[in-house]
Amino acid sequence: MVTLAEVAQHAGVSASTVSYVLSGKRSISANTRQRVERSIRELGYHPNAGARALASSKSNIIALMVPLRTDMYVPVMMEIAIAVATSARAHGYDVLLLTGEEGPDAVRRVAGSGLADGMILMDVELDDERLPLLRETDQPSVLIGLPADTSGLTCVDLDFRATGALCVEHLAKQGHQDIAVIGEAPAVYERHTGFAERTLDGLRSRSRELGVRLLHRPCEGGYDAMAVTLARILDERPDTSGLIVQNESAVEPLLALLRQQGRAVPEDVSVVAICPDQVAMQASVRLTSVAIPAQEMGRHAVDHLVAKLEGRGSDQVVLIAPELTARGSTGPAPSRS
Amino acid sequence: MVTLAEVAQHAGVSASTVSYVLSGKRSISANTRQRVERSIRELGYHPNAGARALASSKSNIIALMVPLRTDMYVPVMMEIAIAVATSARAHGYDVLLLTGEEGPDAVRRVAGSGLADGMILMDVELDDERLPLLRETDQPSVLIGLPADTSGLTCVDLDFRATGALCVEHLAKQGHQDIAVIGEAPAVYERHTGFAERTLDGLRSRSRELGVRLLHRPCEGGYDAMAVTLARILDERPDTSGLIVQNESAVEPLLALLRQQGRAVPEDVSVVAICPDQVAMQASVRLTSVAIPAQEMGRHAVDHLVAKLEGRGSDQVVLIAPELTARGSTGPAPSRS
DNA sequence: AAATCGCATCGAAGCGCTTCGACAACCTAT
DNA sequence: ATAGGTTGTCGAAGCGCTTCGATGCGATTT
Repeated sequence: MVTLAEVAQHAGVSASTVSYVLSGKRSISANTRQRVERSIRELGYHPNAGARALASSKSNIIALMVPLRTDMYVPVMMEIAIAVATSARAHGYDVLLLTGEEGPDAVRRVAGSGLADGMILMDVELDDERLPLLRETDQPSVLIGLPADTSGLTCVDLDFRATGALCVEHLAKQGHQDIAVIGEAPAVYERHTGFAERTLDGLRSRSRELGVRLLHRPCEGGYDAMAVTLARILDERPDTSGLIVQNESAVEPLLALLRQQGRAVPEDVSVVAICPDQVAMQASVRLTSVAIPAQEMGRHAVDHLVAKLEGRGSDQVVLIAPELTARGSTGPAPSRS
Repeated sequence: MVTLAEVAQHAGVSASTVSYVLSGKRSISANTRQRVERSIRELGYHPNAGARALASSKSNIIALMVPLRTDMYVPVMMEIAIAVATSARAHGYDVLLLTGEEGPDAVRRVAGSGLADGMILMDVELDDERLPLLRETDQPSVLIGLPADTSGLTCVDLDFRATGALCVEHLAKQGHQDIAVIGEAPAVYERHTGFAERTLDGLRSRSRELGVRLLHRPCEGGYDAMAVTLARILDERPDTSGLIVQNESAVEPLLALLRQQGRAVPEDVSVVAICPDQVAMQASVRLTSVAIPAQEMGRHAVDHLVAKLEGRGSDQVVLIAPELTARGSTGPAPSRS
């Protein structure tokens, strides 16, 4: 393994000079710089990460904590994770993958050992047990998701409240008066996951404002659960003409059921989904949808974390504005018979 | 930040003693050990990762290289990644997440900088460009997936050849004579991804042995592509009574189409899927399937890598035996009219 | 011509840990 | 009682890098 000292010797300069060439923290004559760079190339030198971390007390690593349970929103998580890894590299950072398994201990371990310079937490719950630790260790961090108390924290998330409002608006504008929301699994609401509640909030308040009737029903994924849920909705509100789905694994079952019951989309029923674009486009009907901007969230999280690490940037809540893409699944409400 | 020296002072011993308590590499009297452990707890000491890495030239980090493109098999990748992270922790290792983006350079960088002690590569192609580097840097590594030349490499994968054979057997045993395979997107075959070809190989040779007719058609995911593919299959082989699907995003569209065309599963058509159990169980019909044992693959990969890192373990190819779980989607072939 | 400045470079002191050799203190066996 | 072995602990030497202060040296100012 090639060391700094060997590069220095090869280039006929001192070790510190090589270091300064690498970091650019002091000016180096063009001549010397080139000689050093040439030696680095010829010897195939790579700075030793451990030594660097020790001497500079910076690891150039960002920890990413993903939820352990893989039952929810998996492709989105993956997309965020990859976006984080990619943007981190662009800033010269590597990403350490932590699972939720260790829980709060992971925060302590990473902060205490200097393994990472900062961390990004995904799937933050309203009252997350990792937050107190985060605050007291003053470990630079960014949350993806919104806890109840955001004071002293930097958070990135889709503006789910606006997302809910946007969905209702879109349907109301087309004359739909009875709208049903097919939501996440009941467990998601019981866990008080922020995004689900905020979406609901946006849905409700906007429909109140627009004078539209709104029915919300949680739904487990899968065909059977969807069948039950849909039946109940149509039983309770037979005039329902607009459906809003916020549950990836309910989308395809829903479409299959509607097809089976002879309800045409969008002629009889309009459907708006809150899901990744890929799901909306690959469904059996091109779905009008509000995308979950996974990439953007990952990128924002990294940008803000890096800003903090460099001393710029401050605590703030970044809500990404939702965008609704109209595809084939929504149209004017059918005239009441 | 608490250091070893501070712990030593607090416990009234030398730094090296504390180090030996931590590593267990020399015997320490019970008395001393307890005093040191108490000091560690009281001061909240965490060893500094960088210093440790520098002194021991081991980082206790495993690099995991996931494919950049997220278009394929995403939940499986995620599950593997999480299994890797979890089992790595159980062995005292952390996981560094690398995306395929950097390509072979990532191998060089990680190996050269001592950032990680070893690496796990996912989504290995038959003739992967990272392999030559891996061989020449003698970086301990484990591949998930099988390249064309496995010499000098340790690989973990599902035995896709046996998987293909198993699917055919299951259908043939129930009297199906005409079987169609709905495969991955054409691009997957063009890229010569090993698993797709090996599955096909197993499917073909076993159906030859059993005297069963087999038709293979690649298929993009989604409803429309599936519709076209299915139509072609039934046009070419109207007697097809068994379908084998190896494409997650074709599963639900296929079921929807069959339902729509009035073909009952399994009375008219039997369907076997090669997919994660979750997909098979959440589909609109409980699917007979061969699972992709993501967790097991991740765990195996880590176990073998750790064995290598500890000097045990050698180069070998580990093929995980497939298991077919019969659910509701397969039954006896309908009698020919 | 002397004093001042900025630039390019060097040497040395650590960063916090592991690990090796040394050395007391204590046990056995002779 | 003495040589030899254990066992438990310590001191010191690095691991490869960053960074601070010092230094030499031309260029600029007075």
